[in-house]
Amino acid sequence: MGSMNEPLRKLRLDEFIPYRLSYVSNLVSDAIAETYRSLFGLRIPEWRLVAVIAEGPMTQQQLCARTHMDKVTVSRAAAALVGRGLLERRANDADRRSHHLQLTAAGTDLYERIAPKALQLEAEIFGGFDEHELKTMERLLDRVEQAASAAARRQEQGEDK
Amino acid sequence: MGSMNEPLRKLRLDEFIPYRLSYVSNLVSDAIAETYRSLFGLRIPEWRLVAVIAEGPMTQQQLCARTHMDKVTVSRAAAALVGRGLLERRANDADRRSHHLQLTAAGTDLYERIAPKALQLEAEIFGGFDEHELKTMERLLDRVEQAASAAARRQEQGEDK
DNA sequence: GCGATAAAGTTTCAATCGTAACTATTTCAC
DNA sequence: GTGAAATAGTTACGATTGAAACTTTATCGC
Repeated sequence: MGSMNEPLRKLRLDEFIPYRLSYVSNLVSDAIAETYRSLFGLRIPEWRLVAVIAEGPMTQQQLCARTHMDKVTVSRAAAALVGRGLLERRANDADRRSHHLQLTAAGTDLYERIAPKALQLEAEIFGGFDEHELKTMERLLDRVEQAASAAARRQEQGEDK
Repeated sequence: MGSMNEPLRKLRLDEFIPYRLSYVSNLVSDAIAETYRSLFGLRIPEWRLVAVIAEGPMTQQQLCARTHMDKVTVSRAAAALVGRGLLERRANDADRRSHHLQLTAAGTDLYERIAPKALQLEAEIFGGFDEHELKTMERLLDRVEQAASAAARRQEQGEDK
């Protein structure tokens, strides 16, 4: 491919998919964050932790892997939840640097009120889609994830050292 | 619809679309931000301004509308670009509170180097998709935007005052 | 075992972002 | 015209976030 006929497509911000994706994603995040905040007093990282720990006790490390959040973010969210009595730390005999985090009774209770609300919110925002469209969306997100991770990895390597 | 058979679907974070959307969108944004930063020394808001102003001179107000960015963000990005000599302010005779912003020669030059790179990056990340999938993606984003904006508006109203 | 290196989590710090307060100008009611 | 309310843009401030440094415990080579 020569450099002759490249600029076939013009660049318009509102047709640039990365921009569209970022903008729409932020709209959704803001709407959801506001709901969690006002109804349950939770921030997004906190709610994510609750959602994942509801599946079973886990160390922060495992939470990092499951939520794709930074360990600092996880640390802060966990501290906040423990402080509010929603989460408790149990000694991890296999490794005393870490603890198993699990929901308290209050935490489980909260989770059971949050989960349906979360699914309802999702339905409100994505509800107009039929099964096929949703599947396409999920597949596309998976593939974009692959491609973007690859791009990021390429950058890390090519960059400095 | 009664409250009987609601929890048909279980909540799993990695199947929760708002989470997936946020995560993937951030991956893409980070990859792109890093490229703009390392190649052109621009942050995302700055590059967005350049992209839009390339279409013609404009006030910050109009930029806010076109980019969906906060006026503070636009103000800062514009100041940075003016400081780097990529943008210049021309008096707006119709309203002396604002200025018309336009690219300098250096700014136009930069734009012409950035635009193809941006499209190339987009192609790298979304390139595996066929025409039909891309169209579906765009349509879905449009509809999600509508739904999320509506949800946000609902919250603003229902909230306090 | 013992010292070096790595890993789990926390704390510190700097960057980024948006709300609120502020300045300057404009618009509108009268 | 004149004062009140609105608007364009900037500045100040608080919240959130991740990178880097740090502490504690584990692991690995010998």
